[in-house]
Amino acid sequence: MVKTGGPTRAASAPVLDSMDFALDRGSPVPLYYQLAQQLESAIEHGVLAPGNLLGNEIDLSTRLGLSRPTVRQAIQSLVDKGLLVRRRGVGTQVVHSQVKRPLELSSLYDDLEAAGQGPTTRVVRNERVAAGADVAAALGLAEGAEVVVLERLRSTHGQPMAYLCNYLPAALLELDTARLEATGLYRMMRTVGITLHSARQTVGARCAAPEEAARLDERPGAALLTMERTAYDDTGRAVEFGTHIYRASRYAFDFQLLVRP
Amino acid sequence: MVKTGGPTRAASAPVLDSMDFALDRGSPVPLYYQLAQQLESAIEHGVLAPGNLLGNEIDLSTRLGLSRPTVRQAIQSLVDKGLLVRRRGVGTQVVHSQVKRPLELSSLYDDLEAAGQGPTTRVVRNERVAAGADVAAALGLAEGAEVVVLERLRSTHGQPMAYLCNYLPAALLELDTARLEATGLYRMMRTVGITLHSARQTVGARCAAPEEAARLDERPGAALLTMERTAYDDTGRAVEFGTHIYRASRYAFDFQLLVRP
DNA sequence: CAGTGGTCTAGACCACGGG
DNA sequence: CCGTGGTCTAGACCACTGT
Repeated sequence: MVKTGGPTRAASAPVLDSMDFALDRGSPVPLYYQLAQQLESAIEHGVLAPGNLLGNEIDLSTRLGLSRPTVRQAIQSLVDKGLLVRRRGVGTQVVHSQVKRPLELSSLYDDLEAAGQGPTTRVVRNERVAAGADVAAALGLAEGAEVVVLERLRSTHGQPMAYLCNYLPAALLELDTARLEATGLYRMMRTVGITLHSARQTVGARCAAPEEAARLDERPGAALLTMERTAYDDTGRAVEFGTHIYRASRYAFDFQLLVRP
Repeated sequence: MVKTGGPTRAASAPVLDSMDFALDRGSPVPLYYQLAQQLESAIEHGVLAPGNLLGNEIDLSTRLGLSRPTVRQAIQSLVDKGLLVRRRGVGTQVVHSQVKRPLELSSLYDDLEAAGQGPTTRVVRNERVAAGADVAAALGLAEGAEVVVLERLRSTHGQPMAYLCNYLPAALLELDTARLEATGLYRMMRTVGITLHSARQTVGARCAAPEEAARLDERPGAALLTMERTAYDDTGRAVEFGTHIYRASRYAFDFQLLVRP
């Protein structure tokens, strides 16, 4: 009862018709997620080229043996990532290039990922102190509460690139210096069961004071990129407050953002 | 402020039980969206305080006369905004403060919204030129293609704050100088039917060259915040390439980001 | 153990866009 | 007009969390 007949091969014949997907119902991985991953991979490898239509959801779901909501969930997740665009009366198509690698969002990740990989990190300071007014306010603690202050110099190719100063509630976790240099701060938090939820960032610039310049091997007055961040876990606790400075001659924030309708 | 007896409310008494929602099935506004808006408003006004549980989805749906998926869709949209957190076996609760005003994402919006509101914008240059190599590459055009170059000085309180230089494909839209100063670039695009989809940004810093300093009323060598952006519409066309410089003494990017699991 | 969210199904009608 | 995605329903079972 294949009523659909042969879909007339219009200019934009759904490439998806000839694709096959391997869905494993025994897997603990959700079906919608399996489908989303395979679609994403197909897009990434060029099997689904920019502008290609995906074909309507009904056909897709019957062909895959899934319900329509499940297929929609998979597609929606890729729309949220910016890889697909849906239009009523038209269809779902692969976004016209340029998105590819989302780069994730801004510097939270390059801190998170880069730690312990390419760059070198040297812990300059790692001790418990009483929180000053600004730090206490940022972390939502009482002034004078015990916090860990952490200063790190991050370098690449033997050249200093950034000077990171962070404050954390002392009760949060144990900060072993050796592990910090090898593993990175956010990874250490995650292993202790802290799941990051959101962060508030301010990015600015200023000229290097003599002391800062010396630390970063710059000349005094050189342009520095500054970043102040407070990160919160999923219970709403502030888990980190940081003041970072980057050599503008060697570093810039690079990120992509999606416009939500 | 009316206090509710104890400082901490019992977690097992969902505040939501006593709330009523006005859902209009005749409205063109989707039910899940109506619910989401009213929940968000309740959170914003403190009716739902941080840490409060929302009560389970089944009860909620029967009490509202909605199906569970519809209620889930409403809740999910707020989870995506970072206002709610869901945990299996626990429940859905309001995130512990600090998120409140999402501020949207970074400068795309303050450009977008601020235009035509508080700040003053003076169009310094608005003409058609042949695209240079860099501009052509950024916009995906052939070198020498006709583009509109736009230079604007943005001020607040009578003081210059930023110098914005933008390039747009000439065929895209008509750029009336008077309207530009009153309405803003992105709003003009939207009225012509261009829907922004994504943008790629690079934020850096440098010291002001004499010419730049003069334009911004800064001293030469002062720190400047720089931003380079290419914006794309939902078909993947590059619709704008811009190089902006901000006085670091008067401006910083301030944004919030959510960590996706 | 009981209760929660996470996933999935098989239908339905509506609103919009294009020919 | 037809086909598309957008919304909605009323169930179901599973996986995880806490006691």
